[in-house]
Amino acid sequence: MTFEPIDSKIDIPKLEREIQQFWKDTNAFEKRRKINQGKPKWSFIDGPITANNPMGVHHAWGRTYKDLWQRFWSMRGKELRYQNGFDCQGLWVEVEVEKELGFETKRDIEAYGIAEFVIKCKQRVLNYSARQTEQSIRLGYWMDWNNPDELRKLSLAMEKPLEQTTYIGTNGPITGTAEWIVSNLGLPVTGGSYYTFSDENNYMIWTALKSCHNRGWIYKGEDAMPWCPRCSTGISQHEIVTEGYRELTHTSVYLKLKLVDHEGSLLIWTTTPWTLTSNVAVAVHPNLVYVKVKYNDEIYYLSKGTLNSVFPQKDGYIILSEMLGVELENWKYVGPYDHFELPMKLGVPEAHKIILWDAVGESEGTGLVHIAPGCGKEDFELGKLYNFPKPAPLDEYGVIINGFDWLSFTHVYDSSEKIFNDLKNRGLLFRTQKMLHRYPVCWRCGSELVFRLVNEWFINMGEKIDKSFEEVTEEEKEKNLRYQMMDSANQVNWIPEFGLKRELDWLQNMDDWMISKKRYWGLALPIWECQCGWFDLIGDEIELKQKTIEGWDKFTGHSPHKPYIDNIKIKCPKCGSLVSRIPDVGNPWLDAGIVAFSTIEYRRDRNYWAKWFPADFITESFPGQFRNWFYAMLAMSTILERHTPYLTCLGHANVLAEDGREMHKSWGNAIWFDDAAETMGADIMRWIYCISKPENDVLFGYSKANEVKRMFFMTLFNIYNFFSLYANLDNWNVTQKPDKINYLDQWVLSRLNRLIEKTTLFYEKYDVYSITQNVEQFVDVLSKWYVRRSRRRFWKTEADDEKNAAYYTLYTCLKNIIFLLAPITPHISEALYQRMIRNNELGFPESVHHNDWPIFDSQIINEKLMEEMDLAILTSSLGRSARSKSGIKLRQPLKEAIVIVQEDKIEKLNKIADTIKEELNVKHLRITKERDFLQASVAKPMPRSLGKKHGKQYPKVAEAIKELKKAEISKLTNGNSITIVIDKNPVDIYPDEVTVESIPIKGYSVMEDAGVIVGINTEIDEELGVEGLARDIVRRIQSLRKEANFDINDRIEVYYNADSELSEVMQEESEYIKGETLAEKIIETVLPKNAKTGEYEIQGFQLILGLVKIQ
RNA sequence: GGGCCCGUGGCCUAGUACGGCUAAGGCGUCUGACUGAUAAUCAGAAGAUCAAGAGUUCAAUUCUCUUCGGGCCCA
Repeated sequence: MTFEPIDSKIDIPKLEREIQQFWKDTNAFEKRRKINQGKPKWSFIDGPITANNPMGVHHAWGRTYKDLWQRFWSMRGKELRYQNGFDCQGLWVEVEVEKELGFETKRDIEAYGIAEFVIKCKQRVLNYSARQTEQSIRLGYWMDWNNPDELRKLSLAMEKPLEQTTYIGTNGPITGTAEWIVSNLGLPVTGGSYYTFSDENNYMIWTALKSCHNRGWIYKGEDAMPWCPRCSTGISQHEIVTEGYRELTHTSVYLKLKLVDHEGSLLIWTTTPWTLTSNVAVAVHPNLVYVKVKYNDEIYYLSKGTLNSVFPQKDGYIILSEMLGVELENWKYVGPYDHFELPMKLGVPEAHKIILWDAVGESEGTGLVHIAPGCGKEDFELGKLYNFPKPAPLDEYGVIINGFDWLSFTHVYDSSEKIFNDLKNRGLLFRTQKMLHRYPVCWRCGSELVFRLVNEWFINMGEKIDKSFEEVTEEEKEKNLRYQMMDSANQVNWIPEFGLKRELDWLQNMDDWMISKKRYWGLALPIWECQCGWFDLIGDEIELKQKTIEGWDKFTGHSPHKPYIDNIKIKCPKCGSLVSRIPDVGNPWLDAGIVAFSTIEYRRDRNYWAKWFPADFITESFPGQFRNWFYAMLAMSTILERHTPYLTCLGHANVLAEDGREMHKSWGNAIWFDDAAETMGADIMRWIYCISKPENDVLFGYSKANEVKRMFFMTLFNIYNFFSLYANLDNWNVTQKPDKINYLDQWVLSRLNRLIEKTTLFYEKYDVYSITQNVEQFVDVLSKWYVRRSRRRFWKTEADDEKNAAYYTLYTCLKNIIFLLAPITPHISEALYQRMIRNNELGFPESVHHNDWPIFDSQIINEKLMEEMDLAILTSSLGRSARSKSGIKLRQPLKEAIVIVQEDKIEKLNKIADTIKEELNVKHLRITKERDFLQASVAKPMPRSLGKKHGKQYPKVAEAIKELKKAEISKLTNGNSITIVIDKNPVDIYPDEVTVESIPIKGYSVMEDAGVIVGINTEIDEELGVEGLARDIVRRIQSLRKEANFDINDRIEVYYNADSELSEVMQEESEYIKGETLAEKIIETVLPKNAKTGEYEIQGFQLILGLVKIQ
């Protein structure tokens, strides 16, 4: 039996690759699954990762969490599903495929063919899911992974989607058309990751939407929406808010609108000149002050507060009069483009007037706000209120439509200059001004968004009721999804806690959920809309087939995606016409939101579903997810079951570079996942994430990795290597159980069991930060106290029970640390497990991950013992400080240390006196409560008790206590109360109301902390001097042994020449020196030729040494 | 404009739910020690008016308010 050491220059990535090979060779994952089959479940549902690019280091954070809790619960004996998810549909994939194919607009896609384009999207998803699978495996993430090569083969097979092919899934081979296999990935039959493009996922969404429709929650709405002219699609509220803004410079324009019944012009301002084509009204704030000014012989109206920004030169104008906004109401004016055909047709010129609006401000513009109901959200709302016409000038590509004269067929991006010139020519231009502002852009392609009047489909979220959540009645909730979702949100254990507030805040405020998108690759919204206005939703493939009256032959054999699904026609029950599906696809968050149903057989096997629903745990990066995945999951589940789909939701923050900035390729601070894994190692990466609090951003990088490696892992490896070095030397094995263990062993085992207890609890509470904190602390104290204090026991030549106890104890500690770490650092734990446990102890399974979770033994936890040892550690540390302060090195033995403590600690210290003596290298230890040995005493008040008791008098009481004399202090330290006089009133002071501190006396070096005082007698007499020299000599011999590369148990002969003082020491202390250095003889003579020699100076004396190994 | 989170030595973080003695740890810097775990270990020092101001209190890093700064979310 051997305990194979770990190379101190360890290459962690290499070690991890070896471990992964080992897992693969031994089917370690499959075996773990099998062990837990049929046991109680622990349900995890994976938030799908977008399979559109390689994964980054930021994904590794969440995936570390996902893996570690699955591993933990698995070791706790729970059955798990281990299903990863890929998010497949939506604009993000389309945009990348468009880039691949060099497309500019939607027209290119139409020309290329939608069927072919959709295949390209599926292929891209398959390829990147293969790539991400490989990367996840490299992270050590145990899931029911598809074979990446099979996924790539399937992607290739999609070149001919209707040909038969065979795919090897995780449950064995499947044969069918490529299209069919792809549509059924992730089902129980095929196994492996779920794909949101699967038929099951799509039809499940149909079912959920149908359920909404049955309650009347689906409607078509007209609204002015942010629109991307490049992608030719609306951008929903969910998408625009964070990612969607950029600082951009635009030319804004001030222009004049001639008044009809009054002299002069209104001065208005806009940053989007194209909207002037559709101006209908001008809004003013009723309570703002407006002015009529004369400037360059013209009359203008604007608000008083904007004068300085409109006239930056601050003069040249004369204020003729002032008025409130409300006085301007209903004034008529002439619009800038009333002569264009379309506005004229819609009756825009007749509609122009000034309206009142509370939202008008003066921070920019003129205080007169140009309103175009077809070109802005608030404008649209106002338009509805006043029943204005709503000209909408843009088509889906952002081109100005027919009916706008010379502006027609101009792209919105090219329209500004033309409009400025025209306004100038017609004398309407006041001036233009460049300005920098936050402007919404498309979160996918970066194009500037415009507002378009469009028809989109929505889920009605329910009225925002004007009362607190608690006051909303059950009847009100019944027809209100918003409040039902709040109920669901309240069922969740949110970590961090503020997650609930965030989610409720979003639910409180969000508008109806826009679910349609005018694109190609995505969920086919199951809405069939007749020209007569009737529409219906189809709930699944069975209903689809039932209602189809035309086009089934062209659809069958294909997934329910565009273009094939669009062949299906149904009959309108109202007018009898043939009805087509709306051309729109669905919002991708529907896809991810349904997985708590689609992936666990809601439609096929309700018992299976009930077993795994709701998920015990989900975790994702929280920025964005309160309005995205967390939200979409809650929405779908509330619609279908009126219950939360997850019980605990752990959110984590962002990964930043070490410089505290976001990682950006162009800033040179980005780290790619593959590089990180192969440079620092996956386990180091995982540890970095696990020592961070989830709610804080992580600063991720290589110097952090080095710190983590050195501070934690090297310490752990060093402890193990220390153990293996001696255990191998002694041929120690685990069957050699000691009859009894000593005080130090008992202490460390008590600490160990406390660690197991706490760690288990923190795992159960999903608090990984506290887990790593506690483990790090334990490893530290194990190294710095237990191993250091026990070293001599391992060095002993003869094997005895004392030594056995040390091996046994250290082995037990290491073994349990390995188990506790296994979920977090699966590779390193496995490496240690194989070297230490699997090789040497019978009855342990093949992999560390096949073990049960360790159970702590409360019998072994000994509070008193731990307190005693804490005291010893503290006392030793103070003693070393005191020595260090006096400048006497630790190697020099000293006569005495005095420890002063309160009476109750004396007994504890007596038990550990030997330890402290050794630590401090002193001959005697005096433990006492009498301060006079070291110090003069001073009493100090304890504010916690005295403050409450005496209130305002406290400062005076405190002052009096500080003045107390020795006799009174010793009364107190002996446990008696005293009486002092404050303002002529007697006040009783009790012993527990003061602490007594002290000032050192001469001849001692003193340190004090937490009620313990340690003093070191700094006097060195001759005898001590000799001992000190002897220890110096021993140290020189030891280092020379090392230089000579002698084995630690080689016996030697020592030859030397030295000054007489040292020579004396050599003789006097020869027994001690021999014992320490394994020397048989010590001889003062000429050094033999074969000796390893060294020259030293010790305290000013010369010493020449020569060592010879005895063969 | 509203909501949420945050501001602690040069840098990164803990502590703050329940106010109380000298504000804890790591990195970095400097000094010293140790030497049979050694490209390891230990000890010590310097370095923080706990963002600023006000309030409550005998007492505020901690509670309240205001301001400033950063982040997130929503208008």
